[in-house]
Amino acid sequence: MPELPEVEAIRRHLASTLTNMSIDRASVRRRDVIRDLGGRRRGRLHPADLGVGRRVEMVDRRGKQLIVRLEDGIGIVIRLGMSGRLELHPRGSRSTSPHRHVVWMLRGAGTSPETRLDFIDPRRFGGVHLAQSPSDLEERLLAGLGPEAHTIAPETLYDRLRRTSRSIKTAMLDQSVIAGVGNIYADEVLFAAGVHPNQPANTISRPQVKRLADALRVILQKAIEQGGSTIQSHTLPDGGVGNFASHHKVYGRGGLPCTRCGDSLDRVVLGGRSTTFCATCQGVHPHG
DNA sequence: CTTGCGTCCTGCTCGC
DNA sequence: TGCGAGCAGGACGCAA
Repeated sequence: MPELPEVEAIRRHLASTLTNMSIDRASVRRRDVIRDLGGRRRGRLHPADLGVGRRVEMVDRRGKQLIVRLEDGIGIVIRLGMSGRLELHPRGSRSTSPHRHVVWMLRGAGTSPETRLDFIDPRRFGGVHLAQSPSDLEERLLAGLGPEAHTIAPETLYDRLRRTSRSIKTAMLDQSVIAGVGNIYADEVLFAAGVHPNQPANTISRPQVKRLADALRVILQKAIEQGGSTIQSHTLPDGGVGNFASHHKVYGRGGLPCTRCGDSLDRVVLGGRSTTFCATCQGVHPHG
């Protein structure tokens, strides 16, 4: 569910709290959210797999994935899927969610109180992946991801879009092309760049690519600063909500007037995903 | 190899 | 008020 800005906002919260804390213990309430690095649901589980006994060195993000880096090159990768979220609570506080699948207890140096990290995911499209070594992490999980969407250079984006004849929207949602864009920001970026979502990626012109790369940088960065877009279940680990949804120009606005020209926004299904755009401002395949 | 479609899940909203 | 249909921020597996 969350896209790059939401995951980045979550990462910042987790990093400020969890860095240098040690994992005292962990428990798994639903085994099927634990995945191997290929994404398959995992059978057996050893406590060390969840980082028990190790210190958190940093919390990273790659695309939509969170990476809790522990001592000895071990990493826990968390994908939130459509409905996943992470919550931080003081030890002992009650949780009301029936979908709390993984729980970690962490403690800082000395006698500091324990903090609890909950992984909650009603639909269970998300999951917790376990990497036993840096090579596991890089070669099998993070490989195959394209460049970060908010910092990609126009020339790099151009080269990558040349490789596929799929629609530009489908290509932007493909994490191996660029990493971090989901359905909200794909529509927002295409609108800002004035590009029709159905235009084949390999026909996107250099001026269009420049506008797309600019829009990716500006929109994603702004959304990060606003704490992401809260549509339904996106919340930050402290319970706060993101404020970027009020800036959406097209997502969720099908049938409403375009903020730029006033014409009614179109809503279609493209690649199985709801797609909203302005046929006037994002005219058909303008190639430039 | 690439591409498009079905599937995995629960919860919420809307119309009857 | 209840009930079913439709929809949801993602990404994998599979068949053509």
